[in-house]
Amino acid sequence: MSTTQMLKGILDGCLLAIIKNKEVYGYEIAKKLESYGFASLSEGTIYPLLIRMKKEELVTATSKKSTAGPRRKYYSLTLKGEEALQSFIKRWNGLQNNVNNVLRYESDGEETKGDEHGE
Amino acid sequence: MSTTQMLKGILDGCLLAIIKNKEVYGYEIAKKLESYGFASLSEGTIYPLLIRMKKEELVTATSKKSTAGPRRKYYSLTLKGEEALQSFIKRWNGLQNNVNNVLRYESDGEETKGDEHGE
DNA sequence: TCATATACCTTGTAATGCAATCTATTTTTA
DNA sequence: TAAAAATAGATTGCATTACAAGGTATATGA
Repeated sequence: MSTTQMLKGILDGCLLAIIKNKEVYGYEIAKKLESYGFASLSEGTIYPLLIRMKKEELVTATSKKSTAGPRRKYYSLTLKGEEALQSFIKRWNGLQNNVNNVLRYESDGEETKGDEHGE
Repeated sequence: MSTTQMLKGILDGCLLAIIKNKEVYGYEIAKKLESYGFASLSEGTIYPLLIRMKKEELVTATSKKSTAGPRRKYYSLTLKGEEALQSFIKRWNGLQNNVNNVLRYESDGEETKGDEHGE
C-alpha cells in the first residue's frame, strides 16, 4: 500500500552506505536520511535496525560524549559490513533493472512474446 | 538478508503493470517475471497476491478454458488498479532517487554537511 | 526549576514474500 | 491402459521487518 513496504530490506543497505562513509550516530543517520528524501522515517526504525546490524557483526559501536544531550553511539562498518554493502548494491541494481524492465516493456502495450527483454 | 525482503511492496506494482498491458493468468505472470530476471519467484507468492489484489478491487478475474491443463483465471485491471499502478510508479521512482542519492553521495567519501543533495 | 532539544531504547503490531503441500486437468510416454 | 510430466491454481504457517507509541536520560537556556 504505502511506501513503507517498499523499504523492506533496502533501508539497511542505505544505513551501511552512510556508515561506511563516516563514523555516525543513530540520530545523525535519521537526519541524513530525511535530507535524502526519506520522509517520515521514524527513529523507531533506525535504532532497532542498528542493534540488529550490530548483532550480525556488520557494524561496531563506540559510545562517545556529546556536546549537547546524552552520549552518542558512533557506528563503523566491519569487514563483514562492507561485504554486505557490496552485496546489497548488486542486489539493488538487479532489482532496479528487473522492475524497470517490467515497467518499460509492459506499461506501453508492447508485445514481447516470451523472448528476451532488454539487450 | 536476501533479495526477497527487497520485493516487499514492489512485486504488486509489477503485477499491476503486467496485467494492465494484457489480460493474463497467474501462471503466465510467474513465467513473465522469471523472464524479466526475477529468479526463483514462487507461485506461492503470485497466487495469494492476485487474490489479495482482487479483494482490494484492483483487478477482476474471469475463468476460461485452457488448451492444456485446468481452467485459467484471467486478470484485468480495474480503474482503481490503474490508479494504484500510477501511484506505485511514482513511489518507485521516488524510492529509486532516494536510495541512489544515498549510494551516490555517501559511498565515496563526499562530505555533504547537511545541505541539499542533488538538485 | 521547567522547557526544550538532543539522543537512545523497547514493545507490540501489521504487512507480505515464500516454502511446503495440496488439488485438478491435459498431454505424453511406456 | 497406466504412469509421468507439464500446466494451473489454492492454502497454511512462518519469518522478516518498518513503524507507531511510549519511555529514559542528558545538557542548555529562560
